[in-house]
Amino acid sequence: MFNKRIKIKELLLQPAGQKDIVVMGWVRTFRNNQFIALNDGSTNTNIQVVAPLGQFDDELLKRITTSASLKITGELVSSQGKGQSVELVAHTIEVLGESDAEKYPLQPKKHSLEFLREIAHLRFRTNTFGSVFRVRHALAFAIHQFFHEKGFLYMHTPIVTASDAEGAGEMFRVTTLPFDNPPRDENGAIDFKEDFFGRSTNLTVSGQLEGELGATAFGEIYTFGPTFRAENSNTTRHLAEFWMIEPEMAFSDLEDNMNLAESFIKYIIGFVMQHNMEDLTFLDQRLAEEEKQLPADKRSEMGLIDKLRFVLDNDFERITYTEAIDILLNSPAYKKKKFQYEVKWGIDMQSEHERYLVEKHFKKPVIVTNYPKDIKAFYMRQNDDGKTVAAMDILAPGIGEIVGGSQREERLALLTARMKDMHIAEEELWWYLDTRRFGTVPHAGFGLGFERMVLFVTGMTNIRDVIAFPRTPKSAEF
RNA sequence: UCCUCAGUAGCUCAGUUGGUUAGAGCAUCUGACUGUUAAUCAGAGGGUCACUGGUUCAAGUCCAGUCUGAGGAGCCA
Repeated sequence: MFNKRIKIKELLLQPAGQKDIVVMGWVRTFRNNQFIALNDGSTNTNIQVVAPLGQFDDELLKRITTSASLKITGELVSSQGKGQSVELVAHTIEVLGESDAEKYPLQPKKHSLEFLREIAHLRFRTNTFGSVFRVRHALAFAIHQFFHEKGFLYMHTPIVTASDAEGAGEMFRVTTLPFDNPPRDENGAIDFKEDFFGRSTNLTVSGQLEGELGATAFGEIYTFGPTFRAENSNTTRHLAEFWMIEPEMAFSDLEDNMNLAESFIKYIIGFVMQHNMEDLTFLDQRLAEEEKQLPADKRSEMGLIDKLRFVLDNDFERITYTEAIDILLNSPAYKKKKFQYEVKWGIDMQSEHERYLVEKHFKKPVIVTNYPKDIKAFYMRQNDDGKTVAAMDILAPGIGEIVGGSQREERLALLTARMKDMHIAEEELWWYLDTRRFGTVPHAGFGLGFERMVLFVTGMTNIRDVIAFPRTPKSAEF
């Protein structure tokens, strides 16, 4: 067996004096022809490997360059240097893979995030991306653990779908038809009956409708999978391919939904605070450094860890859409005409409005409920006032909308009437409507954009830096 | 998709009213030193100034278009 190594994260916790230690990793720096900072991705802290002078020949030492991969055997001893408590005195050094220093793009210096995005295949070897992706992993794990503990069933909804009824955004078409000469019907339109699935199909924009089918049998389900939007969005908050979490609960109303979302967000943040404090501390310092470059009024009031702790310790503010509009209308910003867009009941709130509520007025996450029905999706449950639906959005500081959800319309007559208003064909969604025909129940759910959550927790500011290989307009390298 | 800004060495950037052979720091290489923490010191190499076209005696610099990137907006998660 080749691998009997100890991971560096674990090794650093061991007492000095142990012999025959095996570590493997990649060289971060090689100082003074003697000191190798070795990293294996288990933690940002490197193990200092000491190659005593005269014990290794120059030919070998020359091959120890930045990002060369090494297998070291040696003895763990107390360090004579100040930067670390223990270090590994090497008995053998094996270069597993060389790294040509003239060609290797990552240098022992600070790089811009824009540059690192161009070498996304190597950026995991930096401290920032090491921390970001370990936190991302921890969040994903915590999500499964949260729902599992609550008895939710993890449901895999399809990636390829024929339904476009949700209207969540532009879709990527999935087809095997030839581009140059596709089959045509008698009207000259492309004949999708000839396509692979015998119909027009797309990549999913949401697993919600299928999720509701699961919830109305299992009670509680959640999905956690990739989602695709072909919107030409060029922002720090949008991806063409992103991961979404969509829980759906039978026998639940809007308040149950809000309670679930809030406890969910707190749980996964708490999990990361408990398990990834070293990475969070690094990211906290990174953010503080970054913000030193900004003018004083653009800096965050709280550091990253303080912000996360604050979210954990405080209830989210819960207001209705109508109250939100009132707050905006009575705000100093409105009176001073600071808003670019009009504020009145019925508008779809703009980023500037949401930012004001979250960052200026409440200074914490805000749940806005009961939006006007005309600006929301067909499946949301109509309230008794005839004007609003039982929707809820959670707005987070610095990110904006992080959760969108609602109680679903379970009353068949009301649902079909709404579909008719919005020109959605019933035949297309016969299977969805069946849940309302056979044992319908009050139910609710929400969608949470995973990368936006990772942004919030890591303090990163561009969504392209929290997914391994971002897909955005004009960009699908790697 | 719209608005704004940017593209000069491997990276981060400077480059004046258009004017001789385009610079710096870091990185890399060579040498020195050897308990260093992004080691230090000395020296060297390294450029299609994003691309295409135009104006001009002369363009990194001015103009037009294209491409790419960033920030903001819209759309949304």
